Amino acid sequence: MSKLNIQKAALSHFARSGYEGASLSQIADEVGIKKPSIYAHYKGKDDLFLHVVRDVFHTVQRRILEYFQARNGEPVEDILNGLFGWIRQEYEQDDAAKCLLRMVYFPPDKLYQEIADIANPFIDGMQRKLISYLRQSHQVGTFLCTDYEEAAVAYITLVDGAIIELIYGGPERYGKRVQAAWLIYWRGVTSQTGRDLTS
Amino acid sequence: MSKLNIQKAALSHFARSGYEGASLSQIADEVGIKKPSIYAHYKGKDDLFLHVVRDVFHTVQRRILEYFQARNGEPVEDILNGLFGWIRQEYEQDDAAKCLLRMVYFPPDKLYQEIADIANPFIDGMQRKLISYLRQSHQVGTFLCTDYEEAAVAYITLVDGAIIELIYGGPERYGKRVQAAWLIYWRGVTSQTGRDLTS
DNA sequence: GTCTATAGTTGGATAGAC
DNA sequence: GTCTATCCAACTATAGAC
Repeated sequence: MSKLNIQKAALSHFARSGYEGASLSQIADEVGIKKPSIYAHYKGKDDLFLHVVRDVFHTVQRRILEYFQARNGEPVEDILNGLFGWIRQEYEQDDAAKCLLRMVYFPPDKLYQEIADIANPFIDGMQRKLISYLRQSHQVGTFLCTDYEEAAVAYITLVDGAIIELIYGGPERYGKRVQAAWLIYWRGVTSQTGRDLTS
Repeated sequence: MSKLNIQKAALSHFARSGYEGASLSQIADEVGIKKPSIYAHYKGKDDLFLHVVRDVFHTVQRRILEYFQARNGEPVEDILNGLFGWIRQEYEQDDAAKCLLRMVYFPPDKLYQEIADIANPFIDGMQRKLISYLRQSHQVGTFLCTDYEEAAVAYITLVDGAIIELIYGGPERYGKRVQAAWLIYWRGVTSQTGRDLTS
């Protein structure tokens, strides 16, 4: 019972302050217990941290797949474009996404390898899922581009760049960035290839 | 003399470990002095940190402008696309870019406002410069898209998304991502607008 | 499982000799 | 300017009573 509360409080602190910035005292305070009680559930700070990180990656992965399943059958354009709005909601609602990003981009020195072993399969899996999704959509005629991997990689780049603005600039700037980037991306993906309009 | 060495060592540590993760002892060790000697040059950790951050932003800004000036006159496509290669070199060479990103995306709690006051003018300035550059290029016929702000914002999104992969995935994955994202971006920017190719 | 008490370490910061 | 010595606060972690 307390174990789950500890993990939730820890997530919030790790997401906001990072591994080094978070302290077990503050986490215990938020749960309403004393610091040594944490050691009845976790071996130490590292153990608690890695439990949180693993849970965060599993949660985010599950939620993304749920999004795609929930909107299955809709046009690819709506689903891919709609994901940006979904991301904003997720990011504002809980700390899992923020924590995940922080761990992926700036993991604590001493746990770099452990986190990489968690993050790499997550990222590769997401990219594979997206490519196979685009290929499947192309077969049913809802997606024009034929180079799925290129379209998928470019899309993920868009998502990453947008999230960066969500973290730093906030929801409003995020919205403007998404609008501009998506419009050009979709135009680039749906235009006929082989044309060379460069001056 | 020592002041500059301290700042260089501090930059390296802040870039790798962040504000909380870096310690004055380690910084002093790298310089070859004792910890209290730092206080002869800086008021404390915060003071040293903010000096490093300010220097990092000024340096990066200056170097970006130098890049655009050095390639002035070349086609927009080459300059914008070439910036990705330039970024990779910069990022590998020194820690300034990495430190800058870390501070923008995950600033330390207690110095959030101070860092925002440094980062916001930098980002806004870069965006304004890019927009005016695209407008100027359009007048000389080297750039097709007429919505400069849209093209600029989308381009910056691309850069951010690519840098994320540079931090995490390394140069090889960065290269693949840039290739895919740039191709689609440039196609989207140079295609005629108004066409609706969505299924 | 949770507590009090405390060990042991490290952090930032200061005083004062040289 | 740099050092030694030191202070104080905060941290992780453990021992042992209940």
